Amino acid sequence: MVTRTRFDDSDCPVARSVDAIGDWWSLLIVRDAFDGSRRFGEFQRSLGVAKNILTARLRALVDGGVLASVPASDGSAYREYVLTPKGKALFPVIVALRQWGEQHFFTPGEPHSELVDRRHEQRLRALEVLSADGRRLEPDDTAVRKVSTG
Amino acid sequence: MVTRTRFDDSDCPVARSVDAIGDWWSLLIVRDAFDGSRRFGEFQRSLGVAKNILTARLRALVDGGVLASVPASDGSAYREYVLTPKGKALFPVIVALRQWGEQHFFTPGEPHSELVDRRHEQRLRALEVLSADGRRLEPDDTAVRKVSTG
DNA sequence: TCACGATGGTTGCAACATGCTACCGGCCAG
DNA sequence: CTGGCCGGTAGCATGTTGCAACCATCGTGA
Repeated sequence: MVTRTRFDDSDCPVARSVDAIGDWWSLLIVRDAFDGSRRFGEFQRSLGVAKNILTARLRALVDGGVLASVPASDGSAYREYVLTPKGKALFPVIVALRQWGEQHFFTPGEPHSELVDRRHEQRLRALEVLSADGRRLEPDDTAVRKVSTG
Repeated sequence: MVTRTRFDDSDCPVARSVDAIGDWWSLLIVRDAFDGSRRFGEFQRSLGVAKNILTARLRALVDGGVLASVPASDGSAYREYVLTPKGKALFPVIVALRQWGEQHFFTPGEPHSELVDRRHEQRLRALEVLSADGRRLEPDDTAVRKVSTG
């Protein structure tokens, strides 16, 4: 269990995000949730993760407000895990990871799953980091500032 | 050490990305690298991580092509860890995590560090997932497709 | 309503990863 | 050559993960 003990003093949003979803399985669970998985068994089969680990991760994600445990949608007495708005807000994170993986871990033509626009079945545009006025920013064009009162 | 044993058969780019940088410290190391850290001691003080763990993580990131170990830039005999192009390509991932953290882990006005456009000292525009023709996409507007030969 | 397989877990234990502390060798200033 | 900093390594305690076995509930068919 991640306890945030190491980051009590951190004011870096990246650290808090990593604290919430930075372990190996959580991001893959969230990815599967985006891909439509809802049931415990679906996650378990898809990920091949041990059930006790999955139990702990799902609980942590629910506690963290990323997933919600809701009554089953098919009328059965089971429960389902669905993304909350906070969880859905992770979409750019997943897309960024996916695009990075596509670019750097596959040889051209190597088969891999792909995220497409449902309407046109076309690949997405690559994510761009933009300034407030719309210029494309490279890492060196940015800097971290301490903000005290927003 | 992450060994990729669990994802030999995976064709999901997210899984490969998570395999490369999905542990607790790696993303924070990369974040610090974007923020200008280069030396072992800088990472160590910034993160408060045990030195043996930092050693292992840096080595893994170098092996994974995210960081490169180069001769020191200040003329000393020490070495520095700098982002490779592959590492710099993680920029949208870090920005996405940062923006998610800013939105969901801080109360309004709570102090936190902030990533700004160096030129105008302004906050960045929120990342957007766009289709090939520039429409903004929500998670439900996308689907995962299996691609066999690119 | 009873059996029985599927679902959704929990528990115990072994293996592994992490964190802390101590230590160590190379650099560098005096 | 001495002491302090930098960049590690080594040993050991502790925490986390993975595996397998077990268990309670659900759902279906008879």
